[in-house]
Amino acid sequence: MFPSTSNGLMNQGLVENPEIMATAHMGFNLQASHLPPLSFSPYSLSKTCTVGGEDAVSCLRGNLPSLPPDHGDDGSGRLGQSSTQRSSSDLWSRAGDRAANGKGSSVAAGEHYSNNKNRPAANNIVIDSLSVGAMRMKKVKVRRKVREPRFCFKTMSEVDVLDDGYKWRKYGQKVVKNTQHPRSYYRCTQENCRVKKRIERMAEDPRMVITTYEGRHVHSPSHAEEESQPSSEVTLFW
DNA sequence: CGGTTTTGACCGGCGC
DNA sequence: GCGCCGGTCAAAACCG
Repeated sequence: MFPSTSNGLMNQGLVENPEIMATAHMGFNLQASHLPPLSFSPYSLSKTCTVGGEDAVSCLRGNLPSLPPDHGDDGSGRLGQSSTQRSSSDLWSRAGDRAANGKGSSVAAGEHYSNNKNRPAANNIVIDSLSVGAMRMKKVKVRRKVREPRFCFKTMSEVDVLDDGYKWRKYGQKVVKNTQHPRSYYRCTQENCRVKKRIERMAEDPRMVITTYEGRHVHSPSHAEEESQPSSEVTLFW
């Protein structure tokens, strides 16, 4: 039941490396509606993008220059935690901004995310570096739990859960400060695979879905064969 | 009946 | 030290 899509390309910590993030302030837009293969199937990509100088497409295809496999962000803060380091454009800062007021912790009721059954209707994927940039490590002395590589992108879509070929199980939902839309937390159902993803809608533009993947799959997409693209396609799962 | 979703509680990091 | 907040847990509800 989880159609999710995009062949997991993103997951693999494409942009996770803090260094890269720091320098490659990308915020690129993928546009290539004619790019069949990239298993971003339902979407059309638009424009090219660069990640640290690399063509986005190639990046998506796995040509990203050596990204240290598991670089987690050692010692660094978690996404959106350090206000001092976040740039104003930082996605996470927007989403998780600590402005004040209320404890926003509980989950809002009524919102039904998770409908994996529907396929995204659409369009425009925007890989956002900002968010990534936000993940820069803080210079903290205390070494914290190692984080898995993360990669996030925005998608203009009516549905929240994109079909990336993997099966996901929702394990939490939470309303983050200053946002009207709750953030949903998913984990890959595959045993031994610890990949997680978060899905939320942009506060400024509810039509945009922000998906953040964390970790790398240790298996191939569950239904890659059936749903996925035409041959030549790169079955990306890194 | 097994797997998934919902949702309140809990945990731990961080800023003040 | 305390409170805030994001992330996770887990029991109950739900669904096919």
